[in-house]
Amino acid sequence: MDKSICPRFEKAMTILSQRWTGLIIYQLLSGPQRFCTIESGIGISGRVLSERLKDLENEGIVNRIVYPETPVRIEYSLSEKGKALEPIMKEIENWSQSWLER
Amino acid sequence: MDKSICPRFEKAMTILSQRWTGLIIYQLLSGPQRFCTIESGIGISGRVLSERLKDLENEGIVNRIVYPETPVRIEYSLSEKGKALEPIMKEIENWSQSWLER
DNA sequence: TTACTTGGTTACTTTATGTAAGTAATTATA
DNA sequence: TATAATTACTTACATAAAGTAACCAAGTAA
Repeated sequence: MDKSICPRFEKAMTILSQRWTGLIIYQLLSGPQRFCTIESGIGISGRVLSERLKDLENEGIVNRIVYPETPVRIEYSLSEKGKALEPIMKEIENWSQSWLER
Repeated sequence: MDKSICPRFEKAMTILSQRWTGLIIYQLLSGPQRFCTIESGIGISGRVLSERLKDLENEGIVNRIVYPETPVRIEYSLSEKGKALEPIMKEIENWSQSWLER
């Protein structure tokens, strides 16, 4: 009866429309970053950031690398799959510049 | 210290990362639709759809037109500002086709 | 009069998110 | 030696958002 939405598109939307996910990806587009940098960069709580990074890692969008320095350094970065989200971010940027007031 | 995120981009993200918002806009890209069509089309609850449509109307993204027929018909459609979101949806579609499994 | 339809709203439950404190590991400082 | 500092979390609890189901008003139609 109703033409249904493509499940892959729906899944992409489910990922991207989680609160903070977009901003985390946007933040990581400027390069690998550690937990506390992302946290203070976008104003997310540690509890939720931890949860989101795990989700994004499970989706294969984010990589997590541990450097056993002192104190330990853990770097989060975008995988190829994650970097491929850049055009979406660029379009959101374009739209916001054209249609939102300062 | 940390280069902060552009407030317009952040606002766009706040709008788009609300649950259901993306799917509602995607649904309306195929043309004006009434409440119950959107509702069954994306599987959102009436309570939240009502809330979202009000938000999107306030943002100037969605237009609401009442046709006093019987029973009343109310059509929701995308404004110019709303239609301008299409490139974002296309990019999400592209990404989902390239990177998500069926 | 009762029933049907649309586009909602209301009350209540469940889930998600925010807040603040706590933890483990490792080193630096008093 | 005890205390403190740092990072990357986790835990417990409070609040906000979303899901569910019942209800409502307006306007017919049977």
